[in-house]
Amino acid sequence: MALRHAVLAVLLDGEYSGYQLTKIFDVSCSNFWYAVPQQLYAELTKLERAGLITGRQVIQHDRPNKRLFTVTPAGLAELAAFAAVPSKPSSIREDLLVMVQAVDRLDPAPVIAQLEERAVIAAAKVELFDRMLRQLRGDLTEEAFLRESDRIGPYLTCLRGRGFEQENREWCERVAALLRARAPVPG
Amino acid sequence: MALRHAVLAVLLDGEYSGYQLTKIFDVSCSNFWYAVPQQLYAELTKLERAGLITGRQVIQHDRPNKRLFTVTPAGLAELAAFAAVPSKPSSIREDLLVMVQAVDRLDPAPVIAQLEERAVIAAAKVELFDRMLRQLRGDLTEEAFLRESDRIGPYLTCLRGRGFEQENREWCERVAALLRARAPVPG
DNA sequence: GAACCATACTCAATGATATGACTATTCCTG
DNA sequence: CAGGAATAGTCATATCATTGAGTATGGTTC
Repeated sequence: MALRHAVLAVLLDGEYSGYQLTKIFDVSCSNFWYAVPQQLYAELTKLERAGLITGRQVIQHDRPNKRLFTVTPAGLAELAAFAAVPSKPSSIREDLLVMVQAVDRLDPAPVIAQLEERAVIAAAKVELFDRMLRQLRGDLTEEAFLRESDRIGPYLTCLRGRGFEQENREWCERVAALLRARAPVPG
Repeated sequence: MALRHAVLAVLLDGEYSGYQLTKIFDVSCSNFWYAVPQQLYAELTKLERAGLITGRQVIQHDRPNKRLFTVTPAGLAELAAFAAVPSKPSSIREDLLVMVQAVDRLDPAPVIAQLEERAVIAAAKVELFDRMLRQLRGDLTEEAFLRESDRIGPYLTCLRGRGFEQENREWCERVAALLRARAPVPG
């Protein structure tokens, strides 16, 4: 029941179409939730039927028409209710960690390769988050922005995403180097 | 298809019953996967039918009988195949982050309360992981253990779990303090 | 000796998520 | 003008995960 609230939280920033949402859930929102387009469109339909968002048709001549959605007061109330009930912590759920858990009994080469590749991906995400953070705070310092802005939620979740990826990167690099040192692999 | 591999990876450490697995997935394994008992029992049944593990009945007189499972050569091959195909990175999926994303438009009090509670939980997990790490490496230093031991997989995943929770804790504390400073809440 | 907890495991139902294939339109490139 | 990318969205299905309730045994505690 939480994709619903993730969609509502993102729609607080303004009107978006389903297609735009898929883009947001691919990048900026990916620091706290991910969903494929089909899920998002389905969720938007449900949310509208429940009266938590409203859509309005926008006729476009240069490309297919679209529908833009906004959160209704009922939707905001739903979010408030969601925020009021204690949430359960979620843990990491990562295939790569399963492989590392078993690495002593397997050929380490493919695991090392994946760790190194993942470190690069994580580093790229850190940079992406850094760019997003800079853009969000404009020319204010982080401290000033967090004190004065009236829209810090996205910045804060972005900070968490950055921290996660940074930690991820460091761990991947360390483990890859370590496994490489233990069992030197050609190539 | 990854719970299957998580179970196989844990069973590499020795014979376990379904019940014991539920305990392991509650604590030590929770740094990279989580599952409820029903999932685990169902998965064990499937794995046995697929010939990837074998079970043997153990008659007990002081408590209900149990079945202990071990990974077969086919199971090890399945794990090797799993480790050979590139895995997709998974992102955070956390209700609490959804709330923070929306916090500018909500009453911050319950969100702050949850952040502070979560920081305490994360700190407790860090300590738990520290104890597990100490136990795994015995009286060796971390460096020596990682160089010499022939079973470092669980240690490495535990390190990742620790890093995640530490990062989580720092973020929760920082965000809670920040939100408190912005909108002083009584109580 | 009644209540409760730990061990050991199962069934059923629902909800969430992932995968793949599909329909349209328009713009840009070669 | 053919092909591909970007926009905008839909349908169907299969698997995964979560929730809740149950069964059964034996040990411990009040």
